[in-house]
Order: sequence, then structure tokens, then C-alpha cells
Amino acid sequence: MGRGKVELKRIENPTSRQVTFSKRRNGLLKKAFELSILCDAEVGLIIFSATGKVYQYSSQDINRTVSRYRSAVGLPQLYNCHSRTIEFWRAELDSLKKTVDTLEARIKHLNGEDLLNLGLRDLKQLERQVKIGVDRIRSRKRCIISEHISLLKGKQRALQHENVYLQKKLHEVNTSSSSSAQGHTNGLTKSTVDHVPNYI
Amino acid sequence: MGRGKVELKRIENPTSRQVTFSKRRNGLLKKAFELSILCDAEVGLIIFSATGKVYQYSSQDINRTVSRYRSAVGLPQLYNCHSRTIEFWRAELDSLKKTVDTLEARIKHLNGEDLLNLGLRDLKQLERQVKIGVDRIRSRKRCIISEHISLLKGKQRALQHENVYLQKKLHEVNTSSSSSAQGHTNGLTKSTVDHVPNYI
DNA sequence: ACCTATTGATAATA
DNA sequence: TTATTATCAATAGGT
Repeated sequence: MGRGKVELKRIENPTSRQVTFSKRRNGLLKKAFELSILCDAEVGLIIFSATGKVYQYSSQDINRTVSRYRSAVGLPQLYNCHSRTIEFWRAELDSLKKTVDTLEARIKHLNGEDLLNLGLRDLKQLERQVKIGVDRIRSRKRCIISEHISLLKGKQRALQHENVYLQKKLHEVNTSSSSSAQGHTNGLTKSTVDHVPNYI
Repeated sequence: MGRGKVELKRIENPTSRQVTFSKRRNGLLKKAFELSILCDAEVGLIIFSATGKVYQYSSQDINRTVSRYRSAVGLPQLYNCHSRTIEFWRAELDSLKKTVDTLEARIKHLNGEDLLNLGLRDLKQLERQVKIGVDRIRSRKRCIISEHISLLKGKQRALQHENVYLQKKLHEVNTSSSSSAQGHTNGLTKSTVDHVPNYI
């Protein structure tokens, strides 16, 4: 449309190309707009001139349109993770990895491994730390064992009392009616009471 | 264009609207194409019909165009992180955090802290471990100290030899020319040699 | 930017 | 959806 056809190829004359671009760009934007209005369609249009200028029309928010397009075509959705967010995550990961390394090194030291790089001062401090640890562990162990023992003593006492009672009862029975055998006072009970777990 | 103008508003007749959509959509796509060719422009066009069908033209890869648009407009770039990628990262973070927790707990145990939840069996194993650690640390300490001492002994020996040599020299000087005072044989040297660092 | 001859697009219709 | 065609809109080339 115009005074003479135009071939479908890049217009070589830069001026003419620029003028045509300007006209046709406006026409395209207008028609995109009209289509969206007349036919109730969702239209997104982005134009870059050869010189890099941007022109854009979208009946809806263009990101929404693009997102809808991607899901319609089955492409994976893009996520709005700021590069800053990504960097933040990466930094957190790195930091955690370093923490892990540090902790693992500390554990090795506490286990007496990888000591070659430590000086005498470090070693002394480490030894003190580990000694404190071992003392505390032993203390806790003693505590548990003594609890255990006092518990067992309590049980023992209770059983002994019961034994006394049972012996009395048995004696009464033996004196009133003269029958049955006697003699194993409390053998089984005693052995149970004296039992101390072998894992102490 | 056509037999009569059209108002710029949604066409109410569904059939007519559908027909118009079909025609104008093709026209728009064609014109987008022509613009990109004639004027060497980058064009991206996405159209959704009211019924949800997609039509699209892009002179370049449309994702590239959209990405270029976003950067041109100053919007933050979108990243192609699959939700799976995000989940993977999250999982890795969680895993690392758990590792850190585990290691920290282990260190506390080795330091004799937080022992209340441990049984006797655990405590015994822990004690053994820590004892091994302390033994190794002491062994390493001894090693360093003995190295240190042998080094010092070496120095001492060297200095003693030097002393002997100097004394001889001094004696020669004293006998040949009778002047200057004598008497502090090697006081300073000795004290240096005998010095043992106080941090052992 | 404006003008206008000419071409291209499309509304109405089938 | 496609084809026809009368009509209008877009625009090429010139100022």
C-alpha cells in the first residue's frame, strides 16, 4: 500500500528504512491494540529497532502474557530469583560448607587426629579441653551408676523386707500344720538383688 | 478497511468476532514479519485468542527477545531455575544444616556437655574415644617437646664447643700479651643454652 | 511532519 | 474455514 509495491527484503537506504520503520511500527502497535479490543484477545508485542530502541504494547501485563505463553507452549516456567537471591543462597551454602569443615577439623583435633599443624600452645589448650571433657563424662557416668546402684539397693531392701515377711508367714504355716518341705529361704531372690549389670 | 467502519470496541457477535480475530490475527502476524524483514527489527508477538489458543511470531528466539526487553526496561532478569533446581538447593541447604547440627552435638559430647540424653553404653564409648584423643594429644606434645629439647641440646653442644675454642683463644691472647681483664668465662652463653621455654 | 496516489487489509457476505 | 469484493486503512514516495 503506497505508491508502488515494496519487495520483502531489508530496505537498503537507511533513511527510507528508518522512515518505514517508524510508520509500520506505529501501524503494528495500533493493530495489536485494535485486535485486543475488538476480539477480546490478549496481545503482547515487543519491537526492537535496528538501533536498539524498544517499543512495546501489551493488552495485559507483558510478564503475565509471557508467562502464560511459556506454560501454554510447555516450556518450564522462569522464576523471578534475583541474581542477588541466587548469590545469597550460594553464599549461605559456602558459609555452611566452611562451618562444616571447621567443625570437622575441630572434631579431628579433639580425637587427637591431624595434630601436625598445631603448636605446643594449641596442644596444651586442646589437652586441657579434652581433659575437662573426659572428667565431665566420667562424672556423668558415676552419677548414672550411683543412681542405678541406689535404685538397686532400694529394690534389695524392699525384697529383703518381703523375705522377712514371707519367712514369718512360712514359719506360722509350718508350726500350725506340719507338712511340706522347707529350707530354701530366699536363694533366688538374693541372687536377683545382688545382680549388677555387667556393662558398668 | 472493509465495507463500513468498525467501532473500536469488543465485537459482540461471537461469530463475527471470531472471524475478525482470524483475519486480523493473520494480518498482524504478517505485518510483524514484514517489519522485521524490511526494517531489520527484532519483533516478538504473542497472541491469545479469547478461547485461549496461542499464536506467536518472533523474528529471533522469543525468549531472547523477552530477556532483551527485560534488561532494556531495567527489570530484573528472570532465571531459568527449574523448581527442581530450587528444591535441590533447598535440600542441600537443609542437609548441610543437619550436618552442622550433628557435628556441633558431637563436639559438645566430646567436651562433656549435653550428656543427659546419653546412656551408660554411649558414655563409655565416648570416654574411650576422648581418652584416645587425649593420649594422642599428649603423645604429640611429648614428640614436639623432645624435638625441641634435642634441638636445644644440639645448640648447647655447638655453643660449648665454641666456648672451648674461645677460651683457648683467650688463653693464648692472655699468655702472649698480658693485658685486659678475664673471668666471665661463658656466663651469658650458658644461661642462653639452658633456657627452656616456659610454655612447655 | 504532511500529502496523496496506490496498495493492502478486511467487513460483509456467501 | 475459505472465497469474493466493495470499501476503508495503511503507507511509499515525494515535499
